[in-house]
Amino acid sequence: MNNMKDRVTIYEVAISSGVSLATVSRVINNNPNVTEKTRKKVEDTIARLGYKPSRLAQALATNKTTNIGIVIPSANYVYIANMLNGMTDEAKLRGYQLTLFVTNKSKEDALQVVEKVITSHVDGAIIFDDELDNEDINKLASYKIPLVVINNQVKGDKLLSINFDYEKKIKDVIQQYFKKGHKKMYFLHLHHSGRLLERIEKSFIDAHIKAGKNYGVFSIEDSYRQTYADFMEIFKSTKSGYFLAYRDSLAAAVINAAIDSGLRVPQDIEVLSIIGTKYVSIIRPQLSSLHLDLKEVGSKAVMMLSGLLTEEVKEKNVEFESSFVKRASTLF
Amino acid sequence: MNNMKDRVTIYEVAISSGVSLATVSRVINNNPNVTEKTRKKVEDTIARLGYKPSRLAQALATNKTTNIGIVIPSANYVYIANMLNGMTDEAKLRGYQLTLFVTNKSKEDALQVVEKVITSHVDGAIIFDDELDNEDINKLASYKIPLVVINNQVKGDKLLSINFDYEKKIKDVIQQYFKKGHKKMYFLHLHHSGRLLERIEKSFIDAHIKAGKNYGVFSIEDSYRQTYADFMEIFKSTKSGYFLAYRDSLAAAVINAAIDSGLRVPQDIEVLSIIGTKYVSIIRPQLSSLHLDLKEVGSKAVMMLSGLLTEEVKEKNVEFESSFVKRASTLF
DNA sequence: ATTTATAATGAAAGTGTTTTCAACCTAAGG
DNA sequence: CCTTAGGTTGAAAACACTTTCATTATAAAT
Repeated sequence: MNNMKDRVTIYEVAISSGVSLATVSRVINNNPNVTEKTRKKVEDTIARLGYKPSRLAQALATNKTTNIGIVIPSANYVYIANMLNGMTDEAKLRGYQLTLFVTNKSKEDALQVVEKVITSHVDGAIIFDDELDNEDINKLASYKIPLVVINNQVKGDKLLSINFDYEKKIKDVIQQYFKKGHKKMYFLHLHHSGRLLERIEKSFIDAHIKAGKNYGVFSIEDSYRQTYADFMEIFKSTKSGYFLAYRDSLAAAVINAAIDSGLRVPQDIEVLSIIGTKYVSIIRPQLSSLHLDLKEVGSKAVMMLSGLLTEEVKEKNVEFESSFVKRASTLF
Repeated sequence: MNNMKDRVTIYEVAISSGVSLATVSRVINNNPNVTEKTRKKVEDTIARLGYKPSRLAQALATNKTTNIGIVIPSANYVYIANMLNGMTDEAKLRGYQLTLFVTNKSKEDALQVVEKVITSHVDGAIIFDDELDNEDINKLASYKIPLVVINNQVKGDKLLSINFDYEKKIKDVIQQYFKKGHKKMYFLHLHHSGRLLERIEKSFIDAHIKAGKNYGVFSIEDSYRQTYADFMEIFKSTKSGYFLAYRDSLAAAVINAAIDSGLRVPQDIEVLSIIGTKYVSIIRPQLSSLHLDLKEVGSKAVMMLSGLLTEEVKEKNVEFESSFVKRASTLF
């Protein structure tokens, strides 16, 4: 099978249809200033030769790549996958490609990522990563890269931001519980969790201090196995408690450890998953969670960035509201 | 804050250090033919001016983008996220960027994706998507795009492939079960499942026919909720069976429906998850599964493609072996 | 000191587009 | 039939690099 194609260039199309480069370019870009006759002629030879414009050359000439960079800590988390899903859909709709930049939760990698984003000539970037701090993000901004920043309390005039109301909602949940519940509350603090989780934790602690209540904080690994093992140990002495866990898998570790230790959920142990994915209803008992449509967040981010790129900014900062969904892992 | 940077070009660096473009280019690319003295001089002005080469222009000049395209049905599946994770790690190691192309399980989108991959000037692409058929993939190959194809039985001389041994393993599992088990086996066939699943199903059916055994096939939605609802219905009449489910979430739907119908797992109902992710041990009873290290598959794919790009192809086709891991959802 | 080989450098062409501006053509208006 | 305005077209520069090839500088060898 030797129908290997050498890429045909705009130059060959021009020659072959007896017009200039400029005219072919106009046809490609649907510039109205072309007679129907020549347009037809050019389109025919484009079809005949199988010409496809080089996006690289176009990008160099126009300074637009139609690529947007996505900065994330890792592709491996379910909630990030959900968000990516929304992003890819919306990007496809608007004709953008997504290029991934992962920081692996390492400051060193994050610095590299900043450099890569700069040299990659993306049209803009969406950042959902705590590893990038104020300085990093402002560096990107200083290179005039349009930015949408998700859940990262940076200041900066040029950038759009999306935030979640987790802190407030956690406070609400806690207030509610103070009224009706009676168990001691625990917050599960992840190693290397990032600033979002720190803010939530602060919110948790503040609420307790303000109410003059006692609370506990567990610092745990970000792994189901380890967390499960830790809690099997913990539940030898602790026989009751309300646990706020950051993710499904951690909440599940607590639940499973509790059950395997002979404790009842939710009668003895209550668990709330702060960031719930589809697994909240698969795990038994089903997990009460703070629900947020991450897919929608993803597509919103792309929409906002797209607006920034076409100068039609409507909202500079949007806050996504999460909703508390009671399932079987909490009493109310 | 008005330290906005206009991108500085190689030209300015050349002027500012009193050398030619060519020399600056040599310095950037670590070409040894530069005296230490001039190198130092150029490097200094690069640092001073904050010059960063434009990857776009480099790409145009060298015909290499250091971008590789990843074609997937969606970013939303856990097993794909796992694989992406391996890919991003390996790509970072080798200096590649990843650009996402999603087909959304639609033939129409798949055709678009083929076009986009061609015009995007990626250095190569990794395809893990059933929606692309022989024709599509050969079209990409005909544009001289180096390809690694995962689990997609295409033929083609130039392309590397990775395959899983699911079909064989499923056959083994079934044979084993014929010897020791006694329940009727069911295969869960997903709507719009893709050819991999079809091949596995065929493998399942063949094994039964060959053994002269009876079997069942359920055609289900790819959604936990729907599958759960369906099986709540099914378990009103069916009180026993061995179910082969494609993914964790589907297996979980069967398990949960069985338990909620008062059936015992694994005594009455046995369930095997064909493609197991980390959730196999979170779900109770824990899911027996065919285990495959998808992250490793991802990094392997990038390694192979990278080899193809640097002309050091070691393996043209690699098969990943999955392993049957018995957990609590099957009797053996 | 002179030749020779070799290493360092620069000029210019090439990469595949877009875009500006001037030139051209056509049809309408006088 | 001539002018003019407007729409069509093409030449050439621009985008930011790499690479080839010829030239110059340097060091080694005679």
